[in-house]
Amino acid sequence: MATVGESNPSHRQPAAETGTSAAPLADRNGNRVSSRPSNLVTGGIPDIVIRRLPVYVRTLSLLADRGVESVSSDELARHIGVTAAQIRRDLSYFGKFGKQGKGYSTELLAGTISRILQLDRQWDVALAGFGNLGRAIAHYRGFLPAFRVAAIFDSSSERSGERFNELTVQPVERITEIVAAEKIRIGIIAVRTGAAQDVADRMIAGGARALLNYTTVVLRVPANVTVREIDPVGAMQSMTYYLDERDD
Amino acid sequence: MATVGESNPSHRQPAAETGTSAAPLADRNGNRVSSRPSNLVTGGIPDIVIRRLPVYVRTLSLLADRGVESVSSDELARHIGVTAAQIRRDLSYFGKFGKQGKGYSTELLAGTISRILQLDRQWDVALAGFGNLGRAIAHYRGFLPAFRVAAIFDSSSERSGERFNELTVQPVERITEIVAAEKIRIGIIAVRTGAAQDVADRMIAGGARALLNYTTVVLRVPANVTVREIDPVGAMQSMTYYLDERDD
DNA sequence: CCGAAATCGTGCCATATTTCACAATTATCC
DNA sequence: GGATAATTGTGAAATATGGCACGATTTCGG
Repeated sequence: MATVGESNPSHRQPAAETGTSAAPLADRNGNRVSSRPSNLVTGGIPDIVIRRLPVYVRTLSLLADRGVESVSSDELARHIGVTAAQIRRDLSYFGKFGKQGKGYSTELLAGTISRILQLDRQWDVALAGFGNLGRAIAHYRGFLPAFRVAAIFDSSSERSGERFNELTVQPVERITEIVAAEKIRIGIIAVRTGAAQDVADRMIAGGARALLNYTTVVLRVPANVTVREIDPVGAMQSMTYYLDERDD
Repeated sequence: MATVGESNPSHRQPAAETGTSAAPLADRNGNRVSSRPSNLVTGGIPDIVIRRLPVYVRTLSLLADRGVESVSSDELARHIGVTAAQIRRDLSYFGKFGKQGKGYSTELLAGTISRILQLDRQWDVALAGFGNLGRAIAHYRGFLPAFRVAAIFDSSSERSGERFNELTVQPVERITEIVAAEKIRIGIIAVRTGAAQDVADRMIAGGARALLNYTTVVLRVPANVTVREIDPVGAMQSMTYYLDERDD
């Protein structure tokens, strides 16, 4: 569980190396922390826009499943809880998908954004940590079908060796090797805080470039690695600020 | 598990009713969505600053426990992964806590921010949903000691009646009643998406003013209720955008 | 007790993000 | 078929957020 923050969506841009800026400082930053020029430097699309896309896909798919064929930015905005202008602006970063006087085709747009996010394929994921949280994540169906746990690691010698579906829990020492061998690009970190950085380093060494961090550790990662934080406790702790004695 | 978003940190201001603005529109927005003028309208402190405070507390407490008595904004910044200027600015919203030439007292500042966040007391929390996720949350120790699950609800008749510690899982129909009776201000929503809005409404009717939402539903809540989203799937889905064919 | 070094708090500027508002285009209805 | 209504995409303006840079203080080492 947790709040999400981000980190390093600074890179991207397989080609088009916009600026000549070497971005020497940017070590690991992270949204939960700073907020490096994810767009200017990158010349790319603001990360905040990217983070909204999954919600668009979800909502559009839902509407499509309900049989709604097209939707205006205004109606979509009401569903999602944002302004119509924001939706139009966000989409405009990627092209023109709407039809004046009509709106957007739910199915078409959902598919297009899915492709933009590269959700039109399945991603293998490495899960580190097979305690309560790790197990819960492994069993969780919500990541499917785009994400599939392809390898599980745990430092405890009792747990490594344990089976989960067709997988055997492996010792953390094998992370780099296995992540590399299976060409895994995504890691989920659900270990105790003390082991988080080590596990992250091993995953990155093996080729992982996206990490979902369930720990409260501020991970230090190179600029080409994206990190998102899941921090329910922090989310909770920040909400109490707004609670006053009695109601209003 | 999930990414965190926010919603409605627009209110606040027990006293000091800054503007006369009635903020008539602001219905439920939410950061995952829009980002209403959480500071101007409220005259208060930017929500983004509030969301960073838990990280400050965590880090300062850690340092204090290690025996570090004082820390400069620069050093703290390195630990957290933000700029020193941001830390100084964030803190300046609440007062002057540093000592020139020296820095901040770790223990003192940790305590001060804790009090600002109202973490110097225990909050009762209502948990809705006692499936896999709900159970994991109930067992999770990370929320302690500031938060304590004081009531658990589930719509399934098999599950309601079940015991957890000294609690009995109650049917969702009793949410409003029990939340009100126990003066619970915080709710955790871990039910299936179809039941989320109903559960939220019941909690709010009972007096809850802060909701941690583990579902992907965009909750509609009045302006005096804060919502934070936990959305690991969305976080994951947005990271794949940055993954390119081969490495860089 | 003094000068150099450290460090805060903050005015002011730079960037980023959101929103307005409107021309352009398409749909709809009679 | 033409007038009216709906709706997009986007320039420009408004807000919000972040960070530089420096005066003011305080510490520190003789």
